[in-house]
Amino acid sequence: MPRKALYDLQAVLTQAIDVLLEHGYHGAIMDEIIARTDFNRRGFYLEFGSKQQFLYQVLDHYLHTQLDPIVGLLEQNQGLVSVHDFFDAYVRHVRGRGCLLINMITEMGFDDEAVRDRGRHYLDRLQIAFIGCLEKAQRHQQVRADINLESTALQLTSYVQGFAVNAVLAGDTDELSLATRALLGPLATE
Amino acid sequence: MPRKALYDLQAVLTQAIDVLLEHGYHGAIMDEIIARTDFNRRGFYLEFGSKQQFLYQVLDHYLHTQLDPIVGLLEQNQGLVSVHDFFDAYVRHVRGRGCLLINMITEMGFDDEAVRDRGRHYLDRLQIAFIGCLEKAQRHQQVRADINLESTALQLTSYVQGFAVNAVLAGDTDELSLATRALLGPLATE
DNA sequence: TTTCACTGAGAACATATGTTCTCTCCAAGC
DNA sequence: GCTTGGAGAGAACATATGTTCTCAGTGAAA
Repeated sequence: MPRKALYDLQAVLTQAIDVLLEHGYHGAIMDEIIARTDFNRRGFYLEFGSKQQFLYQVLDHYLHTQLDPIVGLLEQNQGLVSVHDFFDAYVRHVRGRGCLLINMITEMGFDDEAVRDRGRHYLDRLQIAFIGCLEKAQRHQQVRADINLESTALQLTSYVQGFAVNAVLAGDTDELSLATRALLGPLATE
Repeated sequence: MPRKALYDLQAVLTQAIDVLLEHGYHGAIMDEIIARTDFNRRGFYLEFGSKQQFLYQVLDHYLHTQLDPIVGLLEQNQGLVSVHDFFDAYVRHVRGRGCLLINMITEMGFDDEAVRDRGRHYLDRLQIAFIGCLEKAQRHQQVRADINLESTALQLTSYVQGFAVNAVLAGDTDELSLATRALLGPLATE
């Protein structure tokens, strides 16, 4: 029997996230991807077939292991508390590195439908989760009754993307945490 | 005497914006840049020296001709009216194509200090302009007295970046206009 | 211990791509 | 009209980069 592969696919995908975050898709060259993952060229093409397919798998791995748990906080659907929890976790996550999904959307959204689809799906999910939390918060008089739920949710969704961009430029994210409070404050009941 | 150059530098830079918006920096190859601008290879390297220097000039041209006029609306400093004017113009601007500066920041912000600097400068300018408008609005009782100006301004700044990302995914931007109203509504005095 | 299917490392390859060079042609001055 | 310095188009070049191939080495099974 042959020896079995030494690399751990999950670990490789996780390591690749950093390379793609730093240099983008086209800027991340195979040599660096190979060098910075517990991987080798042969295994790479046996496993993924191409750099593009590799991207999709990294992206899905990223969504599943890193974004899902954070969005999951929002889907706890505990009203304003969930919204706060979500933003806290998200700010911590994008701190100093941004969001891989957002980066891929802005870099290749025009050319790559698969990336665009994942982006739309993610934004839809955020939007729906925000609406759920805001509904519950409104029922419990945590937020003003006169706000439009859908618009406010879309606003929060935009805000999340803005964080991802700012995080690339801002070393620390303390000010982003402050901004979160400013965002949610005016929504609250007096 | 030789004949003089036929190309119009300003026009070339403007045409290049679209190419870079569509494919990003690394994704935009010289062949397409040459083909889609009133330009030729020789003139290109005589004028810019390299693709990277070219990017900086396109970026500055973009900032000067497209973003400046929009941020200028905010710097009119007419309180909430200016904020509304700004968002209207910005939403129209990013509609279906996004923002070149934001795209460059997310694609190469980690590697390119010059891009990062331009991004920071732009965000600072937005932040200051928002603060100015909010101050004035507060003095005129257009917005609640209990909001923190800096945090709210930072929140609006983040929101702007979020627009740029959403615009890549969302074909139409009507819903973004709606969200803006929802954003500014809760800030207003009762 | 021997076998051998498969791994890992990197050489090799083909193509893509940023950059430079060549050559023809034009238009302003004589 | 002739000259000529620079423009325009694209061939040519060198390198970068995604992909494939080769081959020695390894570890489980017999």
